[in-house]
Amino acid sequence: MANIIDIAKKTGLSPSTVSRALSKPEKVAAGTREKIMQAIDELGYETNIFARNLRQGGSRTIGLIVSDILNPFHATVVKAIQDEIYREGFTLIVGSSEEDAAKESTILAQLRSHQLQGLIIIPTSGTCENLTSFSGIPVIEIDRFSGRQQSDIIRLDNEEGMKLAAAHLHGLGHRHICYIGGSTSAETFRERLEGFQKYCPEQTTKMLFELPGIAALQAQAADVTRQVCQLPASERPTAILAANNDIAAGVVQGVYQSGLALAQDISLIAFDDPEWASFFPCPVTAIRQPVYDMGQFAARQLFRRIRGELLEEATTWRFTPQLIIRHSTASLT
Amino acid sequence: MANIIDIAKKTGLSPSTVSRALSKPEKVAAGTREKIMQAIDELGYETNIFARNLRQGGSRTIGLIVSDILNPFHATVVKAIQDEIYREGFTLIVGSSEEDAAKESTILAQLRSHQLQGLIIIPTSGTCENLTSFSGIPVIEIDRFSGRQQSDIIRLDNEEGMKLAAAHLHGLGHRHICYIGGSTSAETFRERLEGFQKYCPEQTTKMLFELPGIAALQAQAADVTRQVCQLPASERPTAILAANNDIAAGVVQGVYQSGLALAQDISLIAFDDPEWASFFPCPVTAIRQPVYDMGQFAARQLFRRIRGELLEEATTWRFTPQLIIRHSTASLT
DNA sequence: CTGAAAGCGCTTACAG
DNA sequence: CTGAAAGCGCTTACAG
Repeated sequence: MANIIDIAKKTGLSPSTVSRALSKPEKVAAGTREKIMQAIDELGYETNIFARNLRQGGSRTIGLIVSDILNPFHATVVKAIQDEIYREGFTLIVGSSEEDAAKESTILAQLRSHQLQGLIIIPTSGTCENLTSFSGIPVIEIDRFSGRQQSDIIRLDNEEGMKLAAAHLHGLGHRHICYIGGSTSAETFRERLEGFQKYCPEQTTKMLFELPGIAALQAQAADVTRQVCQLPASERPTAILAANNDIAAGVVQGVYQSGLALAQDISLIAFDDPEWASFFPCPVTAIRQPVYDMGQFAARQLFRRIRGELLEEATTWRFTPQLIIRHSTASLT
Repeated sequence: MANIIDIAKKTGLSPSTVSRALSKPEKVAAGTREKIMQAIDELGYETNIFARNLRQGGSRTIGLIVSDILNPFHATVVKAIQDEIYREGFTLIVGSSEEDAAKESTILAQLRSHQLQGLIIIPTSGTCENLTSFSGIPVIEIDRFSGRQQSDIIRLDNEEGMKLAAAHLHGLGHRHICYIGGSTSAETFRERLEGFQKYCPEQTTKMLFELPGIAALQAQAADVTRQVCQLPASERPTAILAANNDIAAGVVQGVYQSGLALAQDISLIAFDDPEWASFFPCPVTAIRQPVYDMGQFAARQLFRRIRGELLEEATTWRFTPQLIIRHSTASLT
């Protein structure tokens, strides 16, 4: 590929001038600029980013690590951040840790050699030490947090979500509610469970399931749901609160396998708003996270940090969820 | 961050030796090597990849452009390719074109400055000219093709998929089948429609819908399905063949909105096997693509090309789909 | 087995 | 407005 010296030769100018024509066009005579641009077109020149980055000492590169790219939440975050980063002319390098701290660590090591100017991560459990070597650059953590002190953290207001859900169910007359969540070793599930405990009105009978782990929850949720559905109607909860989209999928599966019908026999609210919730035969009432906004905010916040516009200490930013009422929550009155 | 000269100073060795200890350890005395490794640990040194790439003239970087990262097909491709590429110690830069040729072109321009050694792309329509400047490096196209001559192409055997679907429906006694697909300006939809035409047995009454466009198909499919469902039972097709996952979602929605039941009133086969197909109240019979395998093969094929192991001309590779029989296809006999 | 030197392609003070 | 020169951090023949 043509380089800046080829362009210089072709135009009879110096490499300095060619470089300037590209980076500070106003400092170059109009005629000169045109001649250069034409040569660039003809020879198909494109700046060698390695040389530029080496010389300038800045990589204009951001790292992004999600823990499961197949999860729509994560894919949406990738998309949002990508949109912002291309706008800024930065390069984004994406990795997926598959909820595996060792894999995360490997990816992080590779990223380090790219002289990242910033990092955005949905950390997997116990990631803090993986991040210690990133002390020099701003780090933003989404949805979960590693325990690293200097990170900005962007999360849902999980308690608020549970407040919305509990109030909705209570308003419909539900007084016997089943909560199914993942392991509270994950902060997100801990907060959701706490929110449920806190906002579920006192006169309500609660049934709680904490599934082990944070992955492969769907099958487990289906099992648990089948148990719940087998209870005689008088002892059975009238509503289920599924603490994330995988669990919601399992609940739906379990309910139908038990021969019951959503809404009619048992109500359901899903935390997260998976795609299928809207076109399900019985569309599912959901607590929706503003995922795209969260990703976008993460990227913008990161750029503010990189530019040094923000001198405050790292903080946690909470985003507000929204209750989407559909047909899976029936009134008992 | 520490560089190779810092390590050299600290150990009293030359930069050459430090570099060699890293890249060709066997050429350096064991003791020297240890001393160097220790210094690297202490100072937290990490190779500057820009300097290395600049010097070596190769970027060890692959570009990947999908057209919609939120589509599970695309997300799976990203994951598969990522897995392969990390294994090879390469860097992957991912972009999403959002089915927009202009955006694709912008991303491609950015990628060019990274001196890519290879490119994998799910091209959006009419992309060929966007790719002309990538004449020097191997390009692999997945699922669709741009028209570029020198690309390897990896696709599903769509006709075979339709053959499986048609045979399954025919075997169950269906003789009145509705096909709903996207615009045949997209090769994939063209092939699926052709496959349907070709393998649908002669005694069958066919009803064909070609929706405009290749995006936002769900709502359109729901509309069309409602029309179909409103037909009197005697004139109504007994089965619907949905040509991709978005269309399948719309069909499901349309069927339920019409008050009909899947299987019982009307059968459904979905091309692609979306996550929800398996836990739907009436789990959906599907034609599944080996998506992960296709992505993995793309990456491996690309590496073969990069290494020059493959001298044959670029070809099209067809992957075989699989029929997953669930409950949405009922027997009429 | 180790070191001195050149060079990858670019940018950037500095001089004119 | 333009050019000559130095240097970013690394690797790699070449010499010893």
